Amino acid sequence: MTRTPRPGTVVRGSRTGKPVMALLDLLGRRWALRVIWELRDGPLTSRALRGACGGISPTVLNDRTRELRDSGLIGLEDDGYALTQLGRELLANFAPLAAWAEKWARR
Amino acid sequence: MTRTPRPGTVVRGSRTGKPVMALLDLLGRRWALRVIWELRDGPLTSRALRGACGGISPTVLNDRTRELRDSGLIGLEDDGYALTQLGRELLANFAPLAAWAEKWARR
DNA sequence: TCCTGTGCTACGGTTTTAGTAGCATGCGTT
DNA sequence: AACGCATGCTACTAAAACCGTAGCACAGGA
Repeated sequence: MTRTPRPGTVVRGSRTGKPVMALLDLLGRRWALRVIWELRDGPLTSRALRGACGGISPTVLNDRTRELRDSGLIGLEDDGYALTQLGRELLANFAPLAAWAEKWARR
Repeated sequence: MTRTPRPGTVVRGSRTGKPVMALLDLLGRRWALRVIWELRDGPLTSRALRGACGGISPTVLNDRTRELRDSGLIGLEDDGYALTQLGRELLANFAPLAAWAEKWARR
């Protein structure tokens, strides 16, 4: 179990404390981007999220959800895991990703 | 050494072949996002890139650069590693990330 | 009470990443 | 030629992260 990267602290590959470095560490962990992506259309329960991620180990899923919760990107409500306002703003930057990937596939 | 995720093929967590899933697998590997990020201002030699990433293991750096080259996101020119046109288009989506991270740090 | 679904954990094995050292090649200088 | 130096890259061992199966503890409904 690893420490959740936080802005203003030393993270993997950077001791500057620059927020973007903490973000890149956080998002550069396996399944982190995918989890955010799968929550784009609304809340998912723990098990539904596991299914959506198609085979993720519950150990890792739990690590990621905890990190993302600690970071304020997602939250756990009555209807399951859901993006916070902050998380939705971050996802907005990734929204064009699917379109870009389609173009990428055609290269 | 792992297979480079490609659109149209089975990738980690998805057998649909959807391009965005291959992309999330590719970018979800350690240092992948960071490498792209560090190349944002221009080409870097292998060693300069290693320095920019602050302590990345050369083994992993080489794995990532190979994957990103295979994927057409970066290239190796006379002046070192550089984003391709495709890579720059992808990075454009991440450009707002630094600003978002600043806001995130203030939460 | 029994059944079901929830979030989550234990644990053993595999894969990935880390860290140090160094190789092979090319290039300019002496 | 012989040297120094920088390049991209690899070998090797150890540590960390991840996987996969099973199952726990709790809550709500029948």
